[in-house]
This record gives sequence, C-alpha cells and structure tokens, in this order.
Amino acid sequence: MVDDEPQIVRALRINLSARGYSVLTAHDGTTALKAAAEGKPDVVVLDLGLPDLDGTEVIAGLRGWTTVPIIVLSARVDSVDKVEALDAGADDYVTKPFGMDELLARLRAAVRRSAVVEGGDAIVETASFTVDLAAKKVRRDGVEVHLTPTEWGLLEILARNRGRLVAQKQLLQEVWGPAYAKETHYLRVYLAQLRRKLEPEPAHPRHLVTEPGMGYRFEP
Amino acid sequence: MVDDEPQIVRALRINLSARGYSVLTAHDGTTALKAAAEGKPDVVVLDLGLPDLDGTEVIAGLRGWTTVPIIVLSARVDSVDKVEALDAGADDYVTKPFGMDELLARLRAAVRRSAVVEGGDAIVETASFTVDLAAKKVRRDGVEVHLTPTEWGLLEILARNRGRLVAQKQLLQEVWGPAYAKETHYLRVYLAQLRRKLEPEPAHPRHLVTEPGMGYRFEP
DNA sequence: GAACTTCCTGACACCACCTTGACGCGCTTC
DNA sequence: GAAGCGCGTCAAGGTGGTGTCAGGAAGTTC
Repeated sequence: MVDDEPQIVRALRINLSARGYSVLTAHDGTTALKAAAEGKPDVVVLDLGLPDLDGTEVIAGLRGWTTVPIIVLSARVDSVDKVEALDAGADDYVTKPFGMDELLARLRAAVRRSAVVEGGDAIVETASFTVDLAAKKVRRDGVEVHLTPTEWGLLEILARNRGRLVAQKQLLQEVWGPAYAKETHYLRVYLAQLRRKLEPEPAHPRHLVTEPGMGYRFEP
Repeated sequence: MVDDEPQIVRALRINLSARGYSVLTAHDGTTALKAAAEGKPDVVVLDLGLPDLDGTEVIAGLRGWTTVPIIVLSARVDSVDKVEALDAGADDYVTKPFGMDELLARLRAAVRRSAVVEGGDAIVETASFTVDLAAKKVRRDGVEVHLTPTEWGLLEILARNRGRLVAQKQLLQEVWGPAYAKETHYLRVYLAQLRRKLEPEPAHPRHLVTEPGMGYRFEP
C-alpha cells in the first residue's frame, strides 16, 4: 500500500487487516520499491501523487522484476493519466474518491487472477512421500507412484485438510457422491490400498491415520 | 464484444478493427456465450444491460470453462453492481459513458496480463521431439512434423501444462468447446494420432501419458 | 469437378479399476 | 467371558474406460 496521505493509508490498513490481509505500507516511491523487493507482496495498491517519484516510474521500477498485480489510485480523472498508467504496466486504475467495497472487489479480482498463474505451491510433504496437488502426482523416494482416480480423490481431500480430521461421511460424499454416505466399507478398502502404496509400514500407518468411529486424518 | 446498443457496438468495432483487432459481436447473452465458445476470443467486452440474461449469468457461463479476461461495461455507477460483477469473475468494470482511450488501455492491460499467463518457455523439448509454442511447429529428429489444427490444439494445451495432469473435460472444452465436454472418444482418437506421429513407440507412450479416468499428462 | 485432407463415428478387444463378499482381529459392552 | 461392532485384509467377478482400426462425411485446394 503506497500513499503519502496518512488518512487513506490508515483507512485501507484497517479495512484490509480486518479481512485477513497483511499490509505493508510506504509513503513515497523510493521506499515503496525497496519494501516491495523485500516484502514480496501479492498485490500492490499505488497512489499516483507521490512526493518523490512519478507514478509511471514506480510502476516501471516494479515491472522490471515482478508481475505482481498493481492497482493504481489517483485523484486525476483525465483519461490521459489512466492510459499512461495502464500502459506503463498497471493492472487497474481507480479514481478517488472511491468506494471501499469497490476497491476490495478489484483487489480480490487481481489476486484471483494471479493465483491462477502461480498455482504450483500446492505441494504437501511427509517423511516418506510427497503429494503434488496441482500436478496430481505422488512421489515416494523420488519415484512416481501411480494412483487410481478413487485413490487420488481420497488422498486429495485428506491432503487439502492435512492435520484436520475428515469425517467418513464427508469423504464418501465428495468422492463417491451423496448417495454413498454410508458405504464405510469403501473407505476401509481404499485406505488400505493407499497405505500399501505410500506408508513405510502399511500395518502401522503414520500419515494416513484412522480415528475410529469418526474419520481419517492426514498427518504431514 | 457483447452489447445490445448498436451504436456502441459500431463505435467499438470501428476503433478496434482500426487497431488490428478482429472483432466478434453479439447482441444478447445467449448468442454471446455461443459465439465465445466457437470463436475463442482473447478478451471479452461485456455490457451488463442485456435483454435476455443477467450480467452475472453471462460471466458465470464463461467462467465455467475459460479464464479469458472479461471487461464489463455498465451504466450503473453503484458499487454494489461493480462488486457483484467482479466477484462473479469479471476482470475489470468500466462505467458508461467512458472514454474510448481508457477502454482501449484497459483492453491492452487485460490482454497483456493473459499473455504473461500463457507465456512460459516458448519451446518444450522431450527426448524424441520438440514443440515450438510460439511458431506452432513440431520437430522430430530435426524434420518438421505436420499436425492438423485439432492435433495442435491438444498438444498445445498439454505442452503448456507440461508435468501437470490435464483433465479430459478441460481438454475437450478448450479444443472442441463447452458442449463437447463428454466426448472422451475424441481424445482417444487424437491422442493415438499424436502418439503415432511423435512417440518412438506409440504403443508405449513416454511423453503423452494417459492417467485412466482422469486425463492426460505431458512428460518432457 | 476431382483429389486430398481433416474430422467424426462405429465396432471390437483388452485391461485396470471398482465393487462386493468373506474372514480375522481388537475393542467395547453387557 | 461372550457377543457385537468397527476396522483391516484379501480375492474374485463384472464393467467401464482405453487403444486401435477403418470407413464415410464435410470441407479445401487446384
């Protein structure tokens, strides 16, 4: 969040923090570029009327090394300014005064877009095997392990809820469908198969743990 | 370009065509969705006040199968409308009346962004063949291999997602269109053709791998 | 208008996967 | 201590997904 007007910085910080964002602030272009390089933000909100650098210079300075979404704030309504900022590399341009709801929505849109690009950070590791949720791959001691669709469906849910208990009903409904909520036998068969393929000692599972009567838990 | 007001469509068509864009137009939501499925646009400009469908319905209809950038046009200034459209999956929201310069700049920004997403290394190499995504060419042992448009469409998606599993549904929707999401037979035929042209042992594919029940994977 | 390419469709064999049943074990309950 | 329940294991049958081949329709080029 880059702005030289303290009240705007303050308002945004409160709103963003309340929604679970962590916020880095800078009050001029130079510190903004430095802070961005160190903090690796997921999105940049940039006011154009900074005391030291011109808005397009800040944008260019960021675009030199990152494709992080940049949302420009500005009091200038003139379309020339908008075109300049957007062509310099900004992703969006919001004119002051702006509604907080709108800015937040544009923020969400920008983050959503870049989340699609990255995507690859979905790797869950345990002592004996690795689950790559984006590529749908499982490796054990470096070699790829082949899983059937049903096996993968189960493992994916457990891995996405790693550390948490997942109810039998939830697993059955999400993998087999709502009509199969009581076929707990399926779970026993497929959990056994997963353990045989992934656990060092299938008879004494360390990562795919049964919680009797309740469900299963993935322990990373 | 989706709008029910002829004069706006006309103005935009002239401006965009003059700048080298090729323009598809639709005057309501239903035809827009159909045209998008067939035409595979690089960016969608969508007016919200359509006669048949609600704006968010059109956005949802597109987002069901594509991540194409959507720029919303609307006469409504209310921030609730903006938030709704953006959260439904729109990338940008421009209120009427708008400056043509600004819209064009936002268009450029949207296209630039999605170009980055697609980007990546333009050349993908395997032990037995090379895919040049920029030039749309495939070479095997130095000599160029001719692919049909459909074959190339499949190979391109797989190559851009190299290493990752691509679902059957995604391949079908992106190559043949949303209506063909269940024609898995097409995939079998065309994957067989690609393997015959590219794999050293078509019967035992090493790079165009099937994951039964789930999809296909390109292994570099 | 003929030759060619490309796409779609159908038939068939094969194999992996899902489902289902039977059985043994350990824990809780009475 | 017996009975019942939940869980893990193993094996077998059926079926649905996959690869392959070939023929015809539609469109393109010369």
